[in-house]
Amino acid sequence: MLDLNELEQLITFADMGTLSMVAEKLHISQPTITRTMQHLEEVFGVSLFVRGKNKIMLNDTGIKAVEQARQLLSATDNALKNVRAFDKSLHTITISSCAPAPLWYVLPALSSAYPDMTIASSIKSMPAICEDLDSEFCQLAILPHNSQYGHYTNIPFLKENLSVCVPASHALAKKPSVTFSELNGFNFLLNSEIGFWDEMCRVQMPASRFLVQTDQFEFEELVRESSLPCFTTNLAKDSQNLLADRIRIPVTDPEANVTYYLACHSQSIAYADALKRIDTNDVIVC
Amino acid sequence: MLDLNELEQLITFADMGTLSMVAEKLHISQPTITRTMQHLEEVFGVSLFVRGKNKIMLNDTGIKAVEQARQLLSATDNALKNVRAFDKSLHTITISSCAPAPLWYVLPALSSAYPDMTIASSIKSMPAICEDLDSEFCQLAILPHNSQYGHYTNIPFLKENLSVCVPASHALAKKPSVTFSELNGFNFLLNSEIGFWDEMCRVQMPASRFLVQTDQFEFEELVRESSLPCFTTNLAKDSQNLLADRIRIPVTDPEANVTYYLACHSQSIAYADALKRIDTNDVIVC
DNA sequence: TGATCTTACGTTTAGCGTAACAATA
DNA sequence: TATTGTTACGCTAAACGTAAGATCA
Repeated sequence: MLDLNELEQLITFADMGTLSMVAEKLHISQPTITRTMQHLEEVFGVSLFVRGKNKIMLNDTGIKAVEQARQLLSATDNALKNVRAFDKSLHTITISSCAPAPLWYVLPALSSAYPDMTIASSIKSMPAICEDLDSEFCQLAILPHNSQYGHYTNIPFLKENLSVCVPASHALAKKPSVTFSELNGFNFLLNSEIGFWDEMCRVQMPASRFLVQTDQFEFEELVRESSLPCFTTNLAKDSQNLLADRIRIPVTDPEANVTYYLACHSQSIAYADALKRIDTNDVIVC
Repeated sequence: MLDLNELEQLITFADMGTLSMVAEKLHISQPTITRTMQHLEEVFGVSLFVRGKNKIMLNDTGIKAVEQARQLLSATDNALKNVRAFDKSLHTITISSCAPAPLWYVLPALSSAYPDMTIASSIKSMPAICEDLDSEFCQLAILPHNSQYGHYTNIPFLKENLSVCVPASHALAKKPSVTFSELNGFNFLLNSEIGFWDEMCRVQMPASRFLVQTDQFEFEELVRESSLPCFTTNLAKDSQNLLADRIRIPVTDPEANVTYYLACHSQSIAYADALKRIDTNDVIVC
């Protein structure tokens, strides 16, 4: 029967060109490679090489065999990945989200509903989330809109409304509400890891500069010590009462007021159902 | 690395249900199967079975693994076949024909043009010939019409015209030509192995019966000793002068006067070109 | 009690590496 | 002479089968 290790040696020979280099690359002795190539010819039942007294190269059939071997090895690789992914999907719920806020509600709800399951989440770009859904890498996806994409079940479950926070002395402080076009040109303090909001800010306010802070402490220090505007939302928690001294001005553009949708495959609807029961009164408006 | 023998044991277990039966079926000892299943779990890195003290069965992941294993084994099987077929195609020319007559001219021409090649031919039904072209089982196909099917090169190269042969005393003997509808209802002697002509006779003359003779000697004896009509064509050889005493009446229907086309893949055009040079004067009109 | 799966143990064999050889550039 | 591929030889490790043990119907 065909041996995948032998096929790998064959492929390596096609890539390297000499048996010695195969031996070196795969950390096995060179005579072993000779024997493997002879054995492969036995197994295929056809000759794969043209041999000189001290040289060997693939013939046309050999080239065909290498092509088939490559396909085969990649197929076995996929088979392994598929089985592992399937197994993982049985004991872990994987969530890909476009923003952090929904996860603050989703993760606790899921771990109390499924205490035996591992919950894995990550914040990704929209295309990456769609790939995750397609490949079934994730069972749940959180998108800032109803995904017309694919045949996934879509459930609206949270709204997030953006406000800008400025010191009382700021030029904008007296406005009851603002739009992105009014904000465009001001420079802002921004947290990192805010998902799709980051790109949205850059698109909606192309004339602005954004001072992205990776460290949370440094971000908070800058909010306290500078008069640079920053953002918050109805879902954000302000445990430090950081924004107590600032004025919150709602941003009225539709893009700034998003409804998050939960997307999932039909076989994962149970997870999404568990999330419908989230008590939206838990949402801390700050 | 994954071992295809182990995967085969896994599949056999899925089919049989107990390790003992796997051992029996594959002619290996039962403890070996136990070890293989344990090893497969190691390789996949996930558990594939639910085990009782003296029973074992696939879990959900195991079922998934079996599904992947089946795909993989069939893929390796295909890979082997592909390589062997490719190798064969390098030293043999395989021809699938809808009728025997074209082969009488094609086979000698090819073996003189390609003396180092093995020439293999067979007479098949039209759908089988199309499959042979698609799977590249054959390099050349002979069809009784221009194949609009696929992107194959088509070359017309021989015409075959059907005549009916009757004794001088036969009711039809005085007609200069006939049509299938005039022949319909008479019973005929027929050779076996005449390809698509067999089906055509049955379709065009549904009221007739056909006495198909497998043995050539018996066929000839019946032609001599009976007054049953039989068929011949411009391509048929009558070395015994069997039909000397009979009247040949051309069948005028277009279906009875076919042009054979050679179909081949682009990479096999050289073979078809060699056949263009067939001297059509060799065609013995009898 | 017979069937099933697992573990333990001893043997075999098949695969590997070292070494020697042949041929080329 | 250095590099490459093949063959020969001896050893080791891995895989197998037998036997024994445990559990269930």
